[in-house]
Amino acid sequence: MSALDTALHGLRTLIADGELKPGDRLPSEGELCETLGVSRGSLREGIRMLAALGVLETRHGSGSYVSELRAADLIGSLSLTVGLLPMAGVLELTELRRVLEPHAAALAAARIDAATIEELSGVLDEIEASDDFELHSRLDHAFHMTISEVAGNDALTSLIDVLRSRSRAYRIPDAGDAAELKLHSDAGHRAILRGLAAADPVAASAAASAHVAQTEYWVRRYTDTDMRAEGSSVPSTSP
Amino acid sequence: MSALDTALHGLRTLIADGELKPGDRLPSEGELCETLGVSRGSLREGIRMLAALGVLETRHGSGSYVSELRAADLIGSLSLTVGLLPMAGVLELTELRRVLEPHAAALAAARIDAATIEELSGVLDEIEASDDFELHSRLDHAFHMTISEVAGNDALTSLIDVLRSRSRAYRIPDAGDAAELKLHSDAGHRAILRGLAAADPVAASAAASAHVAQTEYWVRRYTDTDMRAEGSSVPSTSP
DNA sequence: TGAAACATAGTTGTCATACGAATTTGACGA
DNA sequence: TCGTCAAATTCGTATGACAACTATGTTTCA
Repeated sequence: MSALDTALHGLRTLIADGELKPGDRLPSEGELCETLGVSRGSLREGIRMLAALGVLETRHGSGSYVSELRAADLIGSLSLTVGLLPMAGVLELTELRRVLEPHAAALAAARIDAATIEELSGVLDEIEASDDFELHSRLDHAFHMTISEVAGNDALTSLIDVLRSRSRAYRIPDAGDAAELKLHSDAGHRAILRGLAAADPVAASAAASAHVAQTEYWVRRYTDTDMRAEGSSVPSTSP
Repeated sequence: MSALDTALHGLRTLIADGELKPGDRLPSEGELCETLGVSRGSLREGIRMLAALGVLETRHGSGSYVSELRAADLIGSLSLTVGLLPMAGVLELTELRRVLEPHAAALAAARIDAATIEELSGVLDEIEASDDFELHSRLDHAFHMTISEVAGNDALTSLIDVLRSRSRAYRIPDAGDAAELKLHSDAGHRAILRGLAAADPVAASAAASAHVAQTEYWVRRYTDTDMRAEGSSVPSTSP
């Protein structure tokens, strides 16, 4: 077993066995090196791997800590990588959205309150009045994330966030297409909101499903076309 | 910007910009150090982070390579960490299963062929005849994974695999409870298979939904009880 | 007494060097 | 043509050193 595996397994075992609980501070790197019998470099590589997966957090000068180990955070660690997926992979993810977003909408319809409906309506007003792609994209994201949050499952919200972050990064190059997309998108948003306002899970779910299906249509349409990513940096889970 | 961030961002940019494509070999560590202006230690920590997330693969003596960047693989990287989630998180994940598994069952019902139905029926025969927990668990997993694979979305399969891997790791301590669980579980499996054999997506979906709901019931029932994980090692995605 | 400034010890961040382990490559010879 | 072996290349690991940052306790001043 390699030194890195030893370090990784040792750290993981400490947490799995409950010797280290969420929020706990790990022993110093020096101590861990002696305990696990590996060099500091190998130990640090192991720590970094668990940090990348959202299990550990390191603070310079202070120490490494076990994260809260929330499902949403672990899922959120994917946000670093989905931005690297080729288009073929994006289609697979869109199909997941096609299941998850309607589910979230249905749950939200059963839980949403009047104040949140007002807030969402205001967001849609802004979206419809906006011509700026950047602003539109941000508000669109806020709209869907709010619905997801109302649904009440943080892991679901985080997963939807990760999946959406990819489709969001593309801009429709053709102006006419973009206008058409926005027209349908605005109508789709209103349909979802109507379902939520009516506390009708089926209507909200159906509207959300249609909305994602529309996105999927555009993704497919431009899959074999020259599209440019909006940038290499993928928005993180926590805004 | 710290040296690690420099390395991480540099590597990520190389892939995001298309200078490195899936399957490509990275420049040697020495070259990358010079290119990015960081020490070898920092560079390796960055490489390890991306490796943990399923973006890079390193082969001793040969080099580091960009992975195939399949959505399923990136999702599969979560399997290392879901095993560390506390019970509260498992419930969140079970709710996700409650959406995803019925979806997979519905898709499978529309695509499955006679040979696969036969195969699944054989698996259920084995399950029903088995008293061994370990064997039962493995066959149960094979049953559900086969359905998911028939559904035809690798990302969906991988996600279901990750989510299931956690619930799978627990053993019902009370013998009576375990027998009751198995009874209902067997019936649930048959119901799913009937839906698949009838090429009836609605029936298959409903049966899968009920099946997960049953799992959720047992998870909740034992959430505040003394349960022991079957082991610290979580089964990986690729057997 | 209280609080601000400081000094100190402890911890992570980074770098440089060296050598072992595995793979790859090319030359050599049958 | 093929197998064998040696050299070169590359990753794996260990060690030492110092910088950067944090936390803590102490001193000093108002």
